Amino acid sequence: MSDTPEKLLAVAEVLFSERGFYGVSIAAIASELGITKQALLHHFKSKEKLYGAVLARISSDFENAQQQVMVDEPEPIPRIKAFVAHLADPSSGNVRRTRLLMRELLDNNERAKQAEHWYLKHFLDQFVAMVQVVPGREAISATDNLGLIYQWLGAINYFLVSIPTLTAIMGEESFEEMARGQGEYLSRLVDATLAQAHK
Amino acid sequence: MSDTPEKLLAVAEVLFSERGFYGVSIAAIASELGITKQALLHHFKSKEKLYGAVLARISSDFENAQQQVMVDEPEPIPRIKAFVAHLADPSSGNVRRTRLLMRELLDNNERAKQAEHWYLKHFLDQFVAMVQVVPGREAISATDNLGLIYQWLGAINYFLVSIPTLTAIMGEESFEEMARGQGEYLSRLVDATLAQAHK
DNA sequence: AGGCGAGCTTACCACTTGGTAAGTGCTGTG
DNA sequence: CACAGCACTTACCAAGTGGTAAGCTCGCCT
Repeated sequence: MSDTPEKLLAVAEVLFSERGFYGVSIAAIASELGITKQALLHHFKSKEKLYGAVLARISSDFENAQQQVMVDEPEPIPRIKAFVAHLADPSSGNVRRTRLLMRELLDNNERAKQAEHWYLKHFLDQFVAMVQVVPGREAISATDNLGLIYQWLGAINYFLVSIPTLTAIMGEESFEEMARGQGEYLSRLVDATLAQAHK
Repeated sequence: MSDTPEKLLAVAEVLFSERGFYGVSIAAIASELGITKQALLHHFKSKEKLYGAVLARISSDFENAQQQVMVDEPEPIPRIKAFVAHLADPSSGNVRRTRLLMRELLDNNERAKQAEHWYLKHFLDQFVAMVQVVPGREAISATDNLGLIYQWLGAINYFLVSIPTLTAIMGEESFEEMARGQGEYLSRLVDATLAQAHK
């Protein structure tokens, strides 16, 4: 036996993403892993802590991707577009994590009410900084830039979590057509919203 | 006692919206209403049916609002803007329902897998029709127009469900500033994305 | 050799879950 | 008056929940 902690977190991530925190029991996760519930509780002392570890892994991956794009793309606008494209990539892993984070967004004012410093704050701050170096936007307030970013994140994330539903109601082929257009649309969305500020 | 079914559904809507389907027990709903769990089960034969009734109420309200705007605003673009503004209205009721629907979006490929005809299909079809009568968009495929609508819905809904989190991390005043900008942003977003098609 | 902690297991716990069964009182209506 | 049906109650259930306690086995270090 003796799975690596990585393996445990990966499986937990899948299940939490599909059914949510309350929808998954630690027994279900353990069974999926082929271990007993108590073996799992041995590694992560409680369900909350396990869930927290999953969140931490995701947020650190996000920040790594962010640092990567800072290095790879020195130009502000292409950098933003590359990062947006990365976030919008409908690979299964990305979809899964987006689902999980959106669930967290819905639950957290309930469960983590006492709000330990928020795990995605740094991600957002970095994102705002990326926008603020665009020529013509230096003078715009962080708040306004955050508003812009929320439009992008909304468009991206909402689409990603809607994929199963859209496939179901539109059919496979029709959905593929729509998905192909989405990348192009997003690029134009970034252009259009950034351009507004110049005026 | 003898609460009206309306009252029961209203309370259930609040709780389902805050904690999700799996996060709320029928006992919790009943207790909130001051009745026993079995009294609640007497009216709605199961938890699933109660939840279904809540969804049905919401979707019918949505369609009513849609019909209303069709009558009130004969011009295509102002009509779309009015409807978008209606959807984005951050009144508590609207926020609550958006939360619930977003939870449903995340859960439904799990729970309602056999997919009885989807309860928001009609809403989306109507919305596509609203866009398709815009001058210059008649020739655009329904699929492409749906892609556009998803960008709007994403921007709107993601912002609405993020309100508690944003308030927590930014503080009340800063958030208010951001929220004020959001209406204007959305109007511009509609303009910008619609305009792209003209080219 | 002895001890120690990591990684597990079995047993058990109190509590909550959605749901059934059976009955009680009230309010019509024939 | 009888009786049907509605709204509701008490009593109960099997299954599942997160979590504790205690023990067992193994490799490692002194």
